[in-house]
Amino acid sequence: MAGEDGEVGRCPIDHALAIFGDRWTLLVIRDLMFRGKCHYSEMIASPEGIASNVLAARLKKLEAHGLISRHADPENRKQIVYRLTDKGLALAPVLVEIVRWSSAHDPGTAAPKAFLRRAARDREALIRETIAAAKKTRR
Amino acid sequence: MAGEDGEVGRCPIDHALAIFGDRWTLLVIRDLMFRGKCHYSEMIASPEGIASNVLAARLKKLEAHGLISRHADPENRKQIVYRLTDKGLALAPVLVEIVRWSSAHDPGTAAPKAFLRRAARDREALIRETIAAAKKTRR
DNA sequence: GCTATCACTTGCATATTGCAAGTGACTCGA
DNA sequence: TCGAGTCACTTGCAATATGCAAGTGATAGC
Repeated sequence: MAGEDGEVGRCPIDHALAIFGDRWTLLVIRDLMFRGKCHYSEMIASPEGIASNVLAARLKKLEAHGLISRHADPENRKQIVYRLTDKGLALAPVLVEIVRWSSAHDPGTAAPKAFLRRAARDREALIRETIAAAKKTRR
Repeated sequence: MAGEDGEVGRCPIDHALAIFGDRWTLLVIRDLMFRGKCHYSEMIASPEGIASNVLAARLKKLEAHGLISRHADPENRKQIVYRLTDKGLALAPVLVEIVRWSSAHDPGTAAPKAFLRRAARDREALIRETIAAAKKTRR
């Protein structure tokens, strides 16, 4: 695989792209971070329509890289709960900046105005709250 | 193509990923933003080793989406200069956050310490300077 | 002209995705 | 306890994208 792990002193952007540089991974993280989704069935129902095998592969890869963890759902034994780890939650600033970029440069992309205002005025607090909210969803 | 333009009110993250959600696009933008590269031959020489057809395709796509522009090099007529547009330069915060994330969570990724210190202390200024520096490279 | 450089394009093998249809473990109500 | 349903996947296969090597056409300098 091109640019996979191995060498040291590697470009941080290249490294990051080896983990989430594809069409779907950040959407999975978005579902976990902003939409309170934590089950496979919830993520597969997202409007973008990720294929089931691709979702399974991405969850596996994210777990392997330590961005998410798998747990049995205490309320329903047959369900599996996916959670963002601290490493995964630390992507919040990246996602926030992506949202800001799309919203600023492409009409037709819909981010809540309150979110954008908050991002402009006190980004740090917004990020802290986003992470706190995502942690709450952890069951 | 899955999730390509069309509908309105679309998720900003999905929209962004339709533009740069792949293994190579952000590396091209990195070369233009941080490394002062503006020629095809410079980008193809980057250590990650993008394939020539893929680079050509990405440059075409980025131009179509308005993130970069093409110009004849005034100093050397046979060369073409690629520049980030304002929309492309506006991705600076995204790239900076990606660098911070990789550096914080994966030893072995090498970002200059001065850069990271700057990013932590006054991010806004760092971003302004990054953009200013990238504009300077415009010939 | 002749050769070199530059920005691509082309052809083809391989890898990744998308789609539809399973599969096995578990749960719930009768 | 039995059958039906749900859930988290897996499998097979066609379509698409990528990687690699080689080629092409337009300058540029000699």
